[in-house]
Amino acid sequence: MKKISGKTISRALLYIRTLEALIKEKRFMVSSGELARLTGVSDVQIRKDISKFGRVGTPRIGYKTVDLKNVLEDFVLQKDAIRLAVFGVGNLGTAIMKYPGFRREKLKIVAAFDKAKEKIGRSIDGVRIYPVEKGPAVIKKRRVDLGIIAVPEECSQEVADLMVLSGLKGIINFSPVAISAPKKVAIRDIDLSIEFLSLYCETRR
Amino acid sequence: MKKISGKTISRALLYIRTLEALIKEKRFMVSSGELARLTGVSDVQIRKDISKFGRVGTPRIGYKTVDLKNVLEDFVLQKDAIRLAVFGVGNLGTAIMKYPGFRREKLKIVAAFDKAKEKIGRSIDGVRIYPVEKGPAVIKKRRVDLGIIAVPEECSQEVADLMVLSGLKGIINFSPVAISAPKKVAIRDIDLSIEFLSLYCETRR
DNA sequence: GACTGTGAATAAGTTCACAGCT
DNA sequence: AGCTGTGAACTTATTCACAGTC
Repeated sequence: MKKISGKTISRALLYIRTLEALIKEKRFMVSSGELARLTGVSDVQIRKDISKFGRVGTPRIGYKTVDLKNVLEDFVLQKDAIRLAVFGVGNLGTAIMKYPGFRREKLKIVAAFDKAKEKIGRSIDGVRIYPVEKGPAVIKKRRVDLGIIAVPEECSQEVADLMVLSGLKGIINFSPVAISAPKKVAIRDIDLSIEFLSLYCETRR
Repeated sequence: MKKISGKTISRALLYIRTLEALIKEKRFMVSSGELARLTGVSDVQIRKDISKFGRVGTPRIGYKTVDLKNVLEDFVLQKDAIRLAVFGVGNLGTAIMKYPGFRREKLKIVAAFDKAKEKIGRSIDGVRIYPVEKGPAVIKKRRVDLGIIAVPEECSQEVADLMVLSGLKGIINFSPVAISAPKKVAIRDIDLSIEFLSLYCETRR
């Protein structure tokens, strides 16, 4: 499989989502220009990205929405659903569990974990909350793919260690501290404060 | 003012946060190597970044934590607090309003907006919820710097238009669709599904 | 004429290698 | 010796310019 950068993959996922919306409204053809308008990515960038996955468009006409979607999906997503586990069922953890966007995409929350006794055993939208110590067992049993850190920062490294121990291959870290893990484990940091602050800086230039 | 890239700014904000923690524990000196360990950024990258802001370290010794913090802050953040308004007080909007990380940083939520009658007039953590139509007036009156879109995707463009109209210079968009705005308005998209999906792809390579 | 696909040019970002300081 | 600071090399990402197709 050809080497494709993370940025291209992210954009491909965006194209897939957009194509799905087009297909739903029975649109069969689309041009890179229109995709550009819908996604905010430049048309050249879109053609460059697509060309990495194969030659799938027809000059003068554009792309068949269904074909393009299939080609992109073959490269980036073959699985039925990606199974997620949330650690920390506070405000952010709960919001993630209820995030409506996941339903449409192939993302499924299959377990949640918390330390607070009063939360354990309860369910949110049908997803059971387990004590953190049950992590490794539940993660294996429920075949979790990715773990989400939504705990207070004091605990995030500890939770990350538990995730690594449980064999998770990817971690999304919403806590505002760096976590360390063996480099075979992929980590994505989403640091809300930094996003806000840097956007603000951008407005002052 | 010298041109400094968005990536460098984001990292500078991370250094500032880390320096604040060090200062709080009475650490007066720090090396690029230690900052690297604490932030996850490489030491060379850190020195390169810092060098863009001035010559502030001493060879053989390292950086004075307080001085370095001041130098970085001079470039990226002079304001007292950045004032935010949240549009959409659902699960995500509420989680953002309660996000504890903002308290430490210079980020302050000063207003919230929603369409649902039953939410209007209520407060969350002392922040009043207004009807969306009051947007322009409240944004001006409360001197809001940045707007946050946490509404269902059908409404996000409409809300974005309202923000632009109200004179906001920056928008953080949590909805999974592209929004358009005059290019003088800075936009940051945070698309949770794409983050999760792309992380998953990364684990499969 | 209106699209795709792509080599070439350009720009942005990161790492290397090492000079220079104390 | 042990650190900073930085030009140079390298790598990655984006845009340009245009050939090719229907």
